[in-house]
Amino acid sequence: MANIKDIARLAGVSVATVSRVLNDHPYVSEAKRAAVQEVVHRLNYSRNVNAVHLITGKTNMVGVVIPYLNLPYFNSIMEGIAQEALEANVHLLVSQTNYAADKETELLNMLKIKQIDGLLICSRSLEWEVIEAYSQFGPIIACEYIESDRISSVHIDHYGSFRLAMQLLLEKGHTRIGYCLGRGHSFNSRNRRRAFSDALSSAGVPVREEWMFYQIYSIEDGAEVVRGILDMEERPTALLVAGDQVAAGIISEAVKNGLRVPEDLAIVSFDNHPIAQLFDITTIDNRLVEIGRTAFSLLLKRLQDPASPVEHRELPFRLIERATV
Amino acid sequence: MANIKDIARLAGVSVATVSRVLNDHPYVSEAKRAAVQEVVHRLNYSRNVNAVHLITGKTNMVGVVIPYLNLPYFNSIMEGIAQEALEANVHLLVSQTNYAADKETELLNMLKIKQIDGLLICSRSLEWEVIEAYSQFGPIIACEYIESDRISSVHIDHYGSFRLAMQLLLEKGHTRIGYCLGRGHSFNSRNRRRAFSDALSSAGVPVREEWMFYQIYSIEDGAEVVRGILDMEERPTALLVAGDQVAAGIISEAVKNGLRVPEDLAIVSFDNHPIAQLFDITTIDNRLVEIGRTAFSLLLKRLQDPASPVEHRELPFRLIERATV
DNA sequence: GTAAAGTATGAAATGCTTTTCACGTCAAGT
DNA sequence: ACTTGACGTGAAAAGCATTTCATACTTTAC
Repeated sequence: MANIKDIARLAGVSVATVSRVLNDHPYVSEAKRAAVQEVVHRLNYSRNVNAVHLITGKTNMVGVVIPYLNLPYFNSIMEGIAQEALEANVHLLVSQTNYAADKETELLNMLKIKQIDGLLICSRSLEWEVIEAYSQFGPIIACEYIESDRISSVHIDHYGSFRLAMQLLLEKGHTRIGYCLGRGHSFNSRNRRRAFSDALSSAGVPVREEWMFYQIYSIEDGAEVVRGILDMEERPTALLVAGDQVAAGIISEAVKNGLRVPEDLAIVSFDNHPIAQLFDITTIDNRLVEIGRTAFSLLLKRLQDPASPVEHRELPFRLIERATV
Repeated sequence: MANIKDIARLAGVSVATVSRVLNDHPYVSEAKRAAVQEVVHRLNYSRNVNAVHLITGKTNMVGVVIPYLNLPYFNSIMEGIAQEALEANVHLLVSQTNYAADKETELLNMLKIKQIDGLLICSRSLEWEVIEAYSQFGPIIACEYIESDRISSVHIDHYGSFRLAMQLLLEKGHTRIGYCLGRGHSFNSRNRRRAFSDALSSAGVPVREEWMFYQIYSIEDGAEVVRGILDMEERPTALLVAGDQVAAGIISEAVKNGLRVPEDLAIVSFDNHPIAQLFDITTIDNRLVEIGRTAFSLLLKRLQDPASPVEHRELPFRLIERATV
């Protein structure tokens, strides 16, 4: 494969001039520019990007830390990121981590060694303090709430959205309320849990641990929850469900077992995924695609102007009332 | 940031020796190995991968050409790819193309200039002849049927699976059958269309163009199809639907409009996505995750041994009979 | 008419690691 | 005792494009 030196020789100019032509620098005469372009075209020359990366220390690639590509929650965020990346012509190095800390560390390290220019973290298991230490090597954007003067973030107020959902259920007279979450110990989960118990205690209702389900991700997990509930002496009359897909699984299994929704079991879920419309689920739209888009644009801004300030954006959520409450 | 030269100086050895230690080459004395490792550790040194890429011409990254990350069909394939990549410790440069040819060309070019070591193509709009020309630069794997001695492929027999679905419907006495596809002109679509008309003509039934729907991707598109059918004088009694999600949209809208499934409208769909179980949809399992996994492993094999032969694997599909036929 | 600013160009340094080649030592084999 | 082969090590080349610096020629400005 030809290199820039070959081009220079054939076009009768120096490598510096070839580089200028390649990078659209001014200060190249029309004659030489044309000569270089002719040779480039004739030899079907392509720049060796690896060399460019080496010398510039930039790769035009950003890393994406994402636990699961196939969960609707993350898939929606990823969709937003991909849309913006396509637009901005930035490549995405996607790492499905399954929440493995070493995979996260690996991407962080790629930032350090400048294999990627920036990092988007959809969710993580490493502590923020650990991650923050890497922000000296390039911009990092989080898709969850974080107090940091070094990492930008986009988030929705999970506490507020859970409170809103609770308010809706309490207003309808429900007091026997449970919930289904994914991870029990993430920052978001703790917030949601807090919103849940705050709402209950302000209504003077005690929290019932047996109605709180964790590690609930899939349709099948949702069905499992219903089977669990059916076996209980005292059943909850309403459920907050993190994720429309899980909610769909719950509703489907509930109906199969003769429970009426919402009369016997009311459901509020989150994300407003297309499936929620299909099942006519009352849900809180978490604007996930928008979160992805915003995260990417925040990253792009910091990439283009490293001096630009760290930002924390909160996106508004909204309640979509349908038929499950 | 320290470089290999610094390490060499501090450890009192040559850069070559440092490189050997870093790459686990034999022929380094224990004393020097230890000295180098001590300095590496003390300086928290990391290799500059961009330099490694430049000199080795390898990047340990493979490109993934994928039209839409958020369609279940592609999402499932991607899931399989991501699983294997995680395992093999290979990075994925994912490009959501929206079927834009220039995005595909871009990845192909990245292969040429060795920014990626190989390429996985989930679906494409470029002609295979064009793509084939790039196979000289690195292994390319296709997730669809292709006759080529340069590009490996994994596929399921879409003709066969469509025939099987048709057979099922014909056996049940249906003759007024329509279908819903995504793209109308892709290779897979043409095959499916051929299976469809072959099946009809062998049953002596004419093809009805007005029952053939294209560009049907989403739940909402499915609902649209149903509204179209409701307006028809003569309605189909059965539908083949490429994609469980679309089928779910169809069923949901059909039921809303008083059509009974399967009595008034029978449905066979494809992919066996979790949503199919939820809606009790009769579907043909296309083993998409498996396709992704196989595609990746085929790529890995060719990466590790460039001399290994081009392979074409066909994965078996299977019918999952549920309640919509 | 002369200083200052703008335009144009190439040589050489830079970024960093891997690999080849050449050379030296030591142990095993004959 | 002498050849082989294995082991260890470092100098230097290779991989390729960008950028700085120095230089020289043109314009513009006053």
